[in-house]
Amino acid sequence: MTPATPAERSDAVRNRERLLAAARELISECGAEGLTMDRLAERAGVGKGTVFRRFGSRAGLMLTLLDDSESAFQARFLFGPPPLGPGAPGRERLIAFGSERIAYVVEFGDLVLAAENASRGRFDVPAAALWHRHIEVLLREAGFDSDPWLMAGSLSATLDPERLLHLVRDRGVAPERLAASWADLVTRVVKDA
Amino acid sequence: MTPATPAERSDAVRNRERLLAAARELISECGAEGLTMDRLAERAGVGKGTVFRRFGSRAGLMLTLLDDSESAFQARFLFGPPPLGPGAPGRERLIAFGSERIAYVVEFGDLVLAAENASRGRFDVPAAALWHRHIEVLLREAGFDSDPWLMAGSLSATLDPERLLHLVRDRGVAPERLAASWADLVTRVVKDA
DNA sequence: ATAATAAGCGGACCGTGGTCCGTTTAGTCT
DNA sequence: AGACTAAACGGACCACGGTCCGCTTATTAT
Repeated sequence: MTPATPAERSDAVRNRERLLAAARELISECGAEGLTMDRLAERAGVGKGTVFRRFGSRAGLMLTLLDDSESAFQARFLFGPPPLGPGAPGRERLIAFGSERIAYVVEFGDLVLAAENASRGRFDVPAAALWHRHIEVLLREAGFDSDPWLMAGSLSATLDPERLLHLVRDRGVAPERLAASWADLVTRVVKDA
Repeated sequence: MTPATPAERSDAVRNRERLLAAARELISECGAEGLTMDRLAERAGVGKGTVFRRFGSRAGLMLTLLDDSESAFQARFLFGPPPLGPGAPGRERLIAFGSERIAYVVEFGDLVLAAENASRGRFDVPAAALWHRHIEVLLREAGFDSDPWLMAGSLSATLDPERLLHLVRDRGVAPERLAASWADLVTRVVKDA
């Protein structure tokens, strides 16, 4: 039987691991801004073309680096315990989603930022589509009926990493305050109907 | 008497005008994406250094290009007739502000987009600070009392040009629908208190 | 073992925004 | 008019993300 994905060549696997290791090294040494594709290639002992073949772009690399934590986050709000996961009312889950997302963005700051500049639009990143859909579903569940899709987009925009990090880092706003404002916003949006 | 700004040299003035003219030409020929700093310099018959001396960056140039329409917009919501200008209740003015801003972004699409990438943060652009403050004031006027500053920021985020243009251009969402959703959002946020 | 083949590889190359610094020149002072 | 000076100029230069294409190599079939 031939697998749908025709099996990855062993050198490719090896190089991918080298690259990811080198990337994490570089980031812990110089921060995410300090990671350039040339340096990464050099550090990993690999040609530059290989880097792009693996990850497509710098943003793609960052996405890969975030993949584990992103999956964990998704698992928590899709299947985890309430109030983030299923079991709590929509409104509570929305509020919890916001604070968790804020915490996530603050924790992985530069990485998230660097992952944002996906070549054609940051809205087509699968993860973003998932959050959007999640918010939309919760809005409906909370009884929000007028254009929930667009409203979900507006609420998402509110959680834009660049904005959140600007507030936290350059303006000294505490994450808890952001979470409180998000909760306030959600409460008002969802209030009676 | 010596003016505070020690008077601009005549060649500088001449070059600025050449550059702006060339920029508008280039944009009308190739669109905003087609305007590169090298091409602009060449077209204007000027060194590249001069371009950067004048405008600081590509974003700065775009900002300059938008300056007239931006000022006009500001004048309208600061001093113009209601419901956009003073005279109408806060809630109405907020709603009007949103639709006008949406229309503005749709009209000047690429230019606005290109102006967004100001070197350090798009939040320090003076114009952005003004909109933010304007929204904050209107929120307060409409009786919104819990952290109006942060809420103003959240509402602003909702009007992010990249998002708006993505919806309109790539998703075929009508500007009127965006305006309606904004009105809905504002109404709920401001509702009783 | 050998040959065939497609995946993988590397690094020269490109266009871009942005910087630097030696040279030119407009405006002023005598 | 001539000299002086600070502003303005120009374009070589840099770092970066991304592309391209001829060469290498792991894998599979014989």
